[in-house]
Amino acid sequence: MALVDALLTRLEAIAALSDKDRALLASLKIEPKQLKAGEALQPQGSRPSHSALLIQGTMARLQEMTDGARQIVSFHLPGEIPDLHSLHIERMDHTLSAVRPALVGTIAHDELRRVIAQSGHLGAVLWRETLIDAAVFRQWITNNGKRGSLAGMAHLLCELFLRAQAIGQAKNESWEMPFTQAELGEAIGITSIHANRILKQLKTEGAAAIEKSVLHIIAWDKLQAIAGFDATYLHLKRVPLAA
Amino acid sequence: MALVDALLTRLEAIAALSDKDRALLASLKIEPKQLKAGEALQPQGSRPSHSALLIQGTMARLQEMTDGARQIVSFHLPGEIPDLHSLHIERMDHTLSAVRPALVGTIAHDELRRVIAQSGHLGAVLWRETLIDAAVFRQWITNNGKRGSLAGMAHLLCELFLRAQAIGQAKNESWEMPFTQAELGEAIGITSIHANRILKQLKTEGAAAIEKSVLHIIAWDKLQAIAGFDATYLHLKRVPLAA
DNA sequence: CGCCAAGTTGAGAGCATTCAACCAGAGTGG
DNA sequence: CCACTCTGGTTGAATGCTCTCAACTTGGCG
Repeated sequence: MALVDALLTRLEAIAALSDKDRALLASLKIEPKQLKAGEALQPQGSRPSHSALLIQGTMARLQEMTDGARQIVSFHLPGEIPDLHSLHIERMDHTLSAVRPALVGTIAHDELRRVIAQSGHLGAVLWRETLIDAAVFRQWITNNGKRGSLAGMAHLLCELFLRAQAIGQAKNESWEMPFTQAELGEAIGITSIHANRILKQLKTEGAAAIEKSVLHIIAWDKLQAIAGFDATYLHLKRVPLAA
Repeated sequence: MALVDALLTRLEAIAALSDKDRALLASLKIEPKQLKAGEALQPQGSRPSHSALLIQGTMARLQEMTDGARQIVSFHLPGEIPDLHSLHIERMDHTLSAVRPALVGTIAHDELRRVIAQSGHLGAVLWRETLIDAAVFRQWITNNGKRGSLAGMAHLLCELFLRAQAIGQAKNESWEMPFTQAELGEAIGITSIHANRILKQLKTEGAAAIEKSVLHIIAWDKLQAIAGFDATYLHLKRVPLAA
C-alpha cells in the first residue's frame, strides 16, 4: 500500500478528484518517518519547510502556556495533513505531536506547490481541507466555551466517531479510541478527573461508553441530542450515521 | 475612497502585493450593502454565492445552540472577508452578523475565482488570510479552555488592539472599542456579569481599562504578561506595539 | 420626562478544580 | 515467577471560580 493512499481516502471523503489529480498526488515525493508516542514533529515557534501526511497513528496539536498548562486544539487521524497551513504561514503557533506512535510522510512545501500549480482544482481541494480544519476549530471554541462539559464531551465523541468512520476505522457503533481520558479532557478544557466523571455520566445516561479504550456508541440519537451535534461542519460527502 | 481600499490595507498588512495583484483586486465587482446593528448577513445553514468584504463597522460570527445560548467565534474589523471560507465550503455552520451598523461589499464567488485564476499569488494570499483566521480560532479555543477568564480577556484585548492598530483604528494606546462587555464575554465563554468583574480586575491591576467604550492600554507589558500573549499568530508584517 | 441598553454590585447556588488516596493492568528486572 | 513500577482510571472531600437571580445606576435618546 502506497504512502499516499491515506491521503486519497481522506480527500475523496470531502471532495471529488479527477484521474489527473490522483496521478498528481501519486507523484508527490513522500519521505516516511516514524514518531514515538509524545514526540513533537513541529514545535511551537519553528518554521517548517515540509508538511506531514499522517499515515498511521494519531497526532494532536497543542498550545503550551507559560505556566506549563496545555490546551489541545485538534486531534488528527490518518489521511490528514495536520500542518498543511505551514505552506502559507511561516511560523508554528502551536506544537504538532504524535499522541501514540505514528507513521508520517513528510512532503516538501515545494512539492505541494508543484502539484497545486499543475491543478487548480487540487489547490482548491487542499484549501478546502484547511477550511474544514477551521470549521472544526469553531466547534471546539464552543466546546470549550458555552457548551457545558457534558455537551462538549458528547460533541467531541460524535465528531471523532464520524471522522473515524469516514476512514473506515470505526465499525458497528464502536471504535478503538486512541486517546486517554486526560487527553479528551485537555481538548475540551477540563481536568482528567472531571473528564472521568463526565464520561461516567454519558454511560449512565445510556449515550456512549468507553471500555478498555474502545468507544461504544450506545444510542447515537441520545448522544447527538446531548451534544446538540450537527455533522454538516465536517463537510463529509457521506455522513454514515447521522441519517 | 474605493470600496476595495479596506481590503488592500488588510492584505498588505499580512503579505506583499504586486501591482498586478492590486489591479486585479481593483477589478473586482463589489456591491455595497448597508447592515443594521445585529442584522444577520449569512445565517447558519445558508449556502452563500457571495462573500462579504467588511468596509466599515464590525461583524461577528456566532454559533447558536439548541437551548438559545450563543457563542461568538470571531470578531471582524474593516478590510476582512469574514466569509471567505464559503468560497470552498458550501454551507454556513455559523451565523455572520453585523455587531454595530456595518457597510459591506458583496463579491460574487465567481469574481473571486476569476482573479485567483489570474494570479496564483493572489490565491495564496487569500488562502493565507483564511489560515490566519484559523490561527485566531486556535487561540480562542485556548481562551475558552485552559487559559483562565482573566488571561483570556487580556488575550482578547491584546489581539483586538493589535488588529485595530494594523488598520490604523487605534492610536496612542487607546481604541474606540466597538464591543459591549456582554459581547466580549460571549467571545471567551463567560457571562456579561463576570466579564464586568474581570475587566474591573484588569483595571485595578493597572493593565487595561475600558472607559466610555474606549479601550485604554495602561501597561502593555503587564497586559501581555497576564495574557501570556505572543503576537506571532496574527502574522502581521509589522507588529507595532509588541516590540 | 420616561424609557432602554449597558454597566455595576451583592448574595447564594452549583459546577469544576485541587488534593489525596486507591485500584487495575502492562511491562520490567531480579 | 514474582515483586516493582508506571500509566491510566476511579472515587471522595474541600475549596474556589463562575453562574444565576436580583437590584440598582448611568447615560443616551425620543
